[in-house]
Amino acid sequence: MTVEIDDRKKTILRAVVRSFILTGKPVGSSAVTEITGLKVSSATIRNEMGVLEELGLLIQPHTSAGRVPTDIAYRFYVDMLMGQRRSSASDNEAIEKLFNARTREIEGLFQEASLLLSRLTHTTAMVFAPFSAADTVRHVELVRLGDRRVMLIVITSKGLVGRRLLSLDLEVKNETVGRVAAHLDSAICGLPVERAAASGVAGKARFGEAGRELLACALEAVIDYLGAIEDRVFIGGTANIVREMDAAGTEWAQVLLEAMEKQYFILDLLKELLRERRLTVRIGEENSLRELQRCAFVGTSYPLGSGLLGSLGVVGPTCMDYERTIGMVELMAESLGRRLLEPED
Amino acid sequence: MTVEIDDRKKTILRAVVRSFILTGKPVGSSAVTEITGLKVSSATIRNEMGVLEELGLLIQPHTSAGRVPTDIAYRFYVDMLMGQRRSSASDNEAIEKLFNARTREIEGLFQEASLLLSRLTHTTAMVFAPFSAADTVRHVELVRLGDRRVMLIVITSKGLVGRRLLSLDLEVKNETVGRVAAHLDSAICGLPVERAAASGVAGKARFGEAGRELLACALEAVIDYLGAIEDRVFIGGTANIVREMDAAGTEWAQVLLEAMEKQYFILDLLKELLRERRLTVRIGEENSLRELQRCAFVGTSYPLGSGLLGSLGVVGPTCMDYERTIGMVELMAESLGRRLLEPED
DNA sequence: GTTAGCACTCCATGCACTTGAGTGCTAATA
DNA sequence: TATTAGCACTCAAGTGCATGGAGTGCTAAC
Repeated sequence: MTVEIDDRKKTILRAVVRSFILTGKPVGSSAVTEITGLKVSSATIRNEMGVLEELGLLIQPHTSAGRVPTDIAYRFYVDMLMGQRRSSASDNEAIEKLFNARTREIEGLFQEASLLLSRLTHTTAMVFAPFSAADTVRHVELVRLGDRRVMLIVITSKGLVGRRLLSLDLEVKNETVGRVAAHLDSAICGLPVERAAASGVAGKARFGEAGRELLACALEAVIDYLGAIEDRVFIGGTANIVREMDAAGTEWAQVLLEAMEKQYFILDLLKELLRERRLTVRIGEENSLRELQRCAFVGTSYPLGSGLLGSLGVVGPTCMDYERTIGMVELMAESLGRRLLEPED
Repeated sequence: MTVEIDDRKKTILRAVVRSFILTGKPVGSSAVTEITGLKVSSATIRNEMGVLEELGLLIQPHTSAGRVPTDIAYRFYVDMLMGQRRSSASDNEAIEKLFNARTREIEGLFQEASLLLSRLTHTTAMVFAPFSAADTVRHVELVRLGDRRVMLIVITSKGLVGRRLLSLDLEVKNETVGRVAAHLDSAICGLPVERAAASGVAGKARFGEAGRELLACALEAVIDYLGAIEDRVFIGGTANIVREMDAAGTEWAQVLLEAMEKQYFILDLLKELLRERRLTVRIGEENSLRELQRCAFVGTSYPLGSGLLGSLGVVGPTCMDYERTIGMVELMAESLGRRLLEPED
C-alpha cells in the first residue's frame, strides 16, 4: 500500500502543478516530458502519472485529457516541492511606500494594506485587527446633537474610540449634557469595566429627570461598548473573486462575495490564525468554511503591539501561485508588524 | 418628425417594459396582445411596435426576435408610464426594525442601512454620510502606545472622531505625553481651524525636545484631520452585482466591483445628489461614470441633522423594477432621516 | 525498467438540417 | 383610413453526424 514517491515522481508532480497553475489547462504526458527535461519517453511519464493518479494526487477531467492536480497534490506541493518564496524588489517597494507615511489614520492603514495585498497577489485579501479587551476608560465625551439626541464618545486606555448615538425620551439642555459628561468622565475614568457600572450611577441625585435618563443611557452604552469586542476586518480586492472564479460559475462567486460581506463569517477563520501564530495554508476541503472549500487560503499573524496579535490572509483559487502568494503574505505581515511596533521592541 | 405617442402606443410600451423587467426575455407582438388585453390583432401591435422602434424606444436583438426596451424607453417609462411607487408592509417592518434599536454606533447604522436596502431591492446599495465641515475642536487626547508611538484622538464639536497614529523620532515618556495632551487640549479647544495652528505652538518652550516634537507632530495631524473631509461611503450588496450582471459577462461585473472598492469614485455621484435634493434616476448612458453606463442608478438625499444632507442610492440593471426600487430608496431615505433628526425638527 | 506502437476514448469543431418564434409586407376588409 | 389575415422570410437554438486531434492504456519488444 505504501507506494514510495520517488524523486522522479516528485519532479513530474511538480511539473504538473506548476504547468497547471500557469496555464489552467490539463497537463499531458508529453508536456511533462518537455517541461521537466527528463530523459525518458512520454510513455514512462504516463505510467508514473497513472501511479500518481492512483495515489489520489492527480485526476483526469475525462478519459482522453491531461491530468489536473488534486487538493492533496497542492498540499504535497506546498509542503514538499515548493521552491523559494518569492517577492520581487518592486513589491517590496510598493509595501514600503504604503508604510512610510508619517501620520495616518490607523483604519486607513489596515484598509490600504488589504487593498495592496490583494493587488499584489490577484486574490481577495483580508486584514484582521482585534481591538478587543479594552480594559479601562480614559475619557468620556458627550456631544449634544439635538433636543433628544446625544452622541457618546468613549476613548479607552488602548486608544480605541467608540461612538454611540443616544436617543432620549426627554429633552436635555446643553448645560445638562456638559454636567453629565463631566460627572461620568470623572466617575469612571481609569476604572476597569466591572466597576464602571457601580461608580457611574453614584451621585445621580444631583441631576434632574432628563439628566438622570441621559446618565443611565450613556452608562449603558459605555458598558455595551466596552463589552462588545470591537474586532475589525478589512477586506480588499473582492473584484478578484469574479476574475478568478469565472470557471467555477457566477453562482459560486456570488456565494463567496456574500460571505465576504458578512464579515463575522470570515472572522472565525482569522481568529484561528491568532492561535496558530505561524503561516497557515488551507487548500480546498481543508477549509472548515464551506464557502471556501473550492478555494485556497493563505494567512498568518502579525504583532499589533502590547503583546497583541492580528492576522491577515488571502483567499484565491486552489491553483494559485503559492510561492508568490506565501511570500507576499509573509512580507505584508512582517511590514505591518514592523510599522505597528516600536523599532526597539 | 414629431410622431404622436398615443395612448395605445403607451400601453404597448408599458407592457413591453414590464414584461421585459419581469422575464428578461424579448417581448413579441402576440405576448403584448395577451398582456394588454387590447382588442386588436398582433399584426396591429407589430405595426405599432415598428413605429416605437423607429422612435428609438425599442430594439430587436436580431431580426426574428421580440423587442427589448432601450434606455430611452426606460426613461420614458419612469417619467410617464410608471405606476404607484411600491413598498410592502413587510419592507416597512424590516426598516423599522433596523431603526428602533435605542443605542447604536452610527457607522454601524449606516452600514446596516446599506445592507438592508441592497437586500430589499436586489441591487448594490450605497449610503453617503458627509461628515465634512467640522468647525472646531472639542477635545484632543494623546495615548502613548510605545516609546515612539502615540495615538492622537480628535473629537470635534459635531461629534466626529479622528484617530491618527504618530511615529516619532525621539522617545517620549508617559508623563510628557500627558502634559503635551493637556496643553494641546486647552490651547486649541473651541477654536476654529484657522486659529488652531497658531495657538497650539504657543508655549511650546515649556517642553523638552521630545515634547516639542510630539506637540508639532500632533498639531500637524490635528490640522490635517480637520482639513481632510471625512466623507464616508457605506456599500452593501456587492454580491448582487454578480447575480444581475451575469448576462453582461463577468468582465463587466469585475469592473463594477473595482469601482465600488474605489469609493471615492462613487463619491462624486453621491455628492451630486446633495445638490439635486430630490429623487434622481439615471438610466444607462445618462450616468456620467463610464462604469455605470450599463446600469441604472436610483438615489436621493436625506437630512443628516444640523441642516446637513446625506445621500443614498442603489445601482442595478437597467431592467430593474423601478416602482419598487424607487419606493424603497425613498422609504429608506425618509426613515434614515427621521432616525437622525429629532422628532421635533 | 523503459519504450515504441497502436487501438481506443472523448472533446471540440464544423456542417447540415429542423424547428419555432417572430417579423415585415401585401392585399383584402370594415 | 385603420385593421387584419395570410404568407414568405429571417434567425437563434437545438440536434445529429462526421472529423481531427490530444491524450491515454495496454502490450510486446528491448
